Amino acid sequence: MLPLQTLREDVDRIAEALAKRGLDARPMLDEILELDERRRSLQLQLDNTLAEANRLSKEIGNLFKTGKAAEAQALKDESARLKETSKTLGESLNEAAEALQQALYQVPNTPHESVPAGKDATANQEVHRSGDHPQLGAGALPHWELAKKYDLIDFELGVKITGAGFPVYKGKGARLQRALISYFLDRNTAAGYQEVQVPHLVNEASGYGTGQLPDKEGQMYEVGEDRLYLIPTAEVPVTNLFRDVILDRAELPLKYTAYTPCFRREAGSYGAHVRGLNRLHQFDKVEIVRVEQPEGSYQALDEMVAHVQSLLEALRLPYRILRLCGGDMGFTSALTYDFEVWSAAQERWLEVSSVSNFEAFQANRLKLRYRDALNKTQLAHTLNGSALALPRILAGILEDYQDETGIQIPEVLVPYTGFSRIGGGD
RNA sequence: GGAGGAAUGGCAGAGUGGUCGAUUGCGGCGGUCUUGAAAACCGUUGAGGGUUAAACCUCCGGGGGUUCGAAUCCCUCUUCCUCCGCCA
Repeated sequence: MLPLQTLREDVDRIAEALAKRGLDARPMLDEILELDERRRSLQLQLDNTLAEANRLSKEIGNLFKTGKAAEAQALKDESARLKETSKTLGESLNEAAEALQQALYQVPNTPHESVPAGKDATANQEVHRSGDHPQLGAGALPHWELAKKYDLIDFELGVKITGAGFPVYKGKGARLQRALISYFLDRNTAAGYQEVQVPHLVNEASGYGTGQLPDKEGQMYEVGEDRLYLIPTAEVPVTNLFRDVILDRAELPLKYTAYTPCFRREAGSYGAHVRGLNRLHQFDKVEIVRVEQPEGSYQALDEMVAHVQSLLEALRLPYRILRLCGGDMGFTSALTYDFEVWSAAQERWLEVSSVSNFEAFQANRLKLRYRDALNKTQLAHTLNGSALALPRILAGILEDYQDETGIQIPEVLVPYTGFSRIGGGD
């Protein structure tokens, strides 16, 4: 949610920035300003009414104390009338405030100046591409075939237990996955991110805090009975750690990393592109989250990008980095870099990380503030990124590291897996 | 699951119908003193709305109610604590 303050001060710039998302926000923004105007005018009327009522109450109290109960009665009547007025005003005010809130929820974050305009993925900018692409011989297999051949992942078994998109990892497949989680957590920790373990179900307030609600409830699994949601990403519980918090400047930046499973309904996406590990309802991800002062948030974003890049370099997977265009960016983001790994057997790019700066958009909903140099409370900036999402990394490793007789394990993972090869041909 | 108790400012902890956004202590910040620091003393110190600035309004876990007036009384929800039961 955009801070109302900046909206009041800078509508033109905001409308202009939102145009990059292919959105004509002007009517929406004008309506918000009108609702805000209305809200404030009602607030003023209510405040004045309450002030008068407060004054009367004190007077009545004094009259009673000095034994002039008779005089008090007239004031009581007046007070009752004010109460009626304030009740009506209060209702109107609530309506106006609610309408304003709803309207504000509809406005996505303003893209950063470096974000290219565009309405879909074709307008994304490739900002980096790694050098080496493995050349696979004829007979190279996609990862779902490899998973079957070496008995690493059983998709059908998952269908039996739960449904499509809930794979069962087995043997070296399971071990490789655990190795990746440990490796990522260790690297993130070494880079100064504190490891946390967080709940995998969150309440409604948390969903609103990071912006999954009210717009994207369809994406989350809901546990109806208790009004809880299975997390679609660790971003939700980790960022909400700081909901309703006022931090000291000295505490910033905050850097956290968490491994969690992620649950996504992914309604309506079926077909060849979702085969195997390409798109799942449950998958594992290691996330990094930062809370920053506004001045430092873009440098932080750069650091996160460099860090994720170093993970992919270490795994020696071919990758590229995209700067997402306005239309392809998430609702809450101001600037997003996507990382994609080249899947040699499928001959396509697979998204393995998304690193974003949300500026004050989430912080505004979260009421995540800090005291600036003048000791004034200000909204902090939040950022997060995957470091990394597991399934497609696993897919990339299986496909890109395969040879005729098996799959080589990336060197940095061997201490974690305890084996250096899947299949034969040592 | 059953029975009791509790929720107040960064923390501790007063406050059971009126001038209480709230006594006090600790902590924080500023100052006096000091070569410097500590101690002592003085001052200051919640959040949001609103205003050029003020005035003013709201907030004592959340929501609702009683009353001219609620931190204080009533209802309800949530959370925590104690005891009992159950349990990895």
